[in-house]
Amino acid sequence: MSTDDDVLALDNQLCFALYAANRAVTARYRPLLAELNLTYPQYLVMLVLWEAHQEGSVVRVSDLGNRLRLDSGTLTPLLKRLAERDLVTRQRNTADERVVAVAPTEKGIAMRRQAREIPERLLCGTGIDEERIVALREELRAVLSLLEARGEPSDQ
Amino acid sequence: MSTDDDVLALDNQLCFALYAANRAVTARYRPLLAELNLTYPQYLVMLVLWEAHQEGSVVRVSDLGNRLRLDSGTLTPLLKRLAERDLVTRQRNTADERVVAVAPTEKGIAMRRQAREIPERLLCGTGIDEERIVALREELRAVLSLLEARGEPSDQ
DNA sequence: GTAAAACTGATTGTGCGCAATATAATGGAG
DNA sequence: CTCCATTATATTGCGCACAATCAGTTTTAC
Repeated sequence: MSTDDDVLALDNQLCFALYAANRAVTARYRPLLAELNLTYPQYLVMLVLWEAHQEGSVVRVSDLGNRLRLDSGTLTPLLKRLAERDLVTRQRNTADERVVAVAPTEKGIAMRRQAREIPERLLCGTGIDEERIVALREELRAVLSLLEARGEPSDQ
Repeated sequence: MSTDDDVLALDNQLCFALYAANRAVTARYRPLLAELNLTYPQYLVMLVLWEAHQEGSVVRVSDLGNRLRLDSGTLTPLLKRLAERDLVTRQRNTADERVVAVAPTEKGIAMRRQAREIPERLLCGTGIDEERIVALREELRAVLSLLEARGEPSDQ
């Protein structure tokens, strides 16, 4: 019918392409992460903790939130589940008791070795080459920073 | 330390770039969709229903699932919420009682006019031009189809 | 014609995301 | 020192996603 309404066609939406691709990638991670008994967001948290552990830096809950763009409503229960499984420790700062430092345990650090093979296994057999991944990743990072730069979507 | 472990650096993960960009876009939709009192997945369902309504075709729950890559565990409660608000109808097929047809109501159809301005308003002021969006969208669609082509991630 | 298999949705349970609110501690301004 | 705004995390509630299971229906095999 009215062709100007194609702006609402599902296949013309960047948002849906992002939404579907994101869930497809997450679905591909799922069986690999199941071997470690981790969910995908838990895996992302562990990536940050492993990185900080190598650098000897301390990670607070708010650091995880800033890095992963998640708030305490998501992180607190997630971290509690990881702590129950003895993968991380949550320790309240004695100097400033508002702060909770999160660190991987020995068991959590050991898991890193198993995780190292995941990125390679993930896309093998998909026919997506390294160069293409890097280009897409950088474009997504650029778009993300543009989206985050402006405070209000409607101001202007 | 060991540089080969950069494969686990958060900033080197395509998956995280996708994850973060997807949530940033969804967050930008949220205030616009709030004007229609829709969540983002509800909006995607309405897009499919509007499209089918224009073509005069019938949409079953499984059609929505195939198009949006969602299963009934997600769709059934979502559709019930839309039905409670009189935006869609859910009608079980009398010939084959396994099938449930979903269609927008008059109120649901009327909502489309308000929705039409959303895509334009969304990215205005972000400095992301049309050409770039189309290119990114097509690349995501290509990667999605590659990811969905292969059944098993691990069968080499 | 009956039994087995496949299909379509619904239900249940777990774990995110995220808004809104609460709690508690800190760091000033006076 | 006291009040108060700010900061950091926790709690609650709702709506997805998705796995697992179940209940009818229809189709297929024999």
